[in-house]
Amino acid sequence: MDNLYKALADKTRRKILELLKKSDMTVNEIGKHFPISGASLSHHLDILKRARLVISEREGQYIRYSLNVSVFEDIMKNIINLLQK
Amino acid sequence: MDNLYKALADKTRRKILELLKKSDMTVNEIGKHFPISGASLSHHLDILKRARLVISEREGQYIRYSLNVSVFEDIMKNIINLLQK
DNA sequence: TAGATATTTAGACAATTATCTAATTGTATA
DNA sequence: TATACAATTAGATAATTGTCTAAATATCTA
Repeated sequence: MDNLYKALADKTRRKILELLKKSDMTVNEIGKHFPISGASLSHHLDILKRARLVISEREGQYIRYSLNVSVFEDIMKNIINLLQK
Repeated sequence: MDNLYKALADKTRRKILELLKKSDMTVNEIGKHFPISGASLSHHLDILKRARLVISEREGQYIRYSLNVSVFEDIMKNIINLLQK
């Protein structure tokens, strides 16, 4: 859970998730929406991947990222759990 | 939203929320559960307060903290929103 | 196979965050 | 009012995190 909350704690990463919910994207396509280097972007994607919030799949020369919807369920459960006695 | 996610990104703070869900507590009572100084604890409580995750109320010599349940609803909505197209 | 493009990895640096001790503020009570 | 206890604030330091450039790896195509 720690990885998950840490991954969500950054604005850029949340914006990446927002983009990916609309459609899967390659790193390059994602990068067009941010004023950061490819290396930094790659680093953010790595954090999202470790948190299992996204899935990556190579497609020839490109790597395509998509949301891993199932993990969002885990977050929701955890937040609900923060409230239940 | 940024404050909120940042507040949740720390293990100690999530544990504080876990404690408060069971019952309201004074700073001293909360502190008994953590191996950190009162000053650090106060800092964490401040972050939780700014994120509106907790509410503080002075009771004479003590300050009593409690969960602000309504904000959890906001988080849930935001997470659901990360999924909706 | 060589050159081009896509992405990641390595290593350095700057910004942010968590922690500490010491000092301060607020309240209770002897 | 003086002392004790509760909590916060100030200022310093160490750890973590986000960013960069340069180098490495993977794939495609001429």
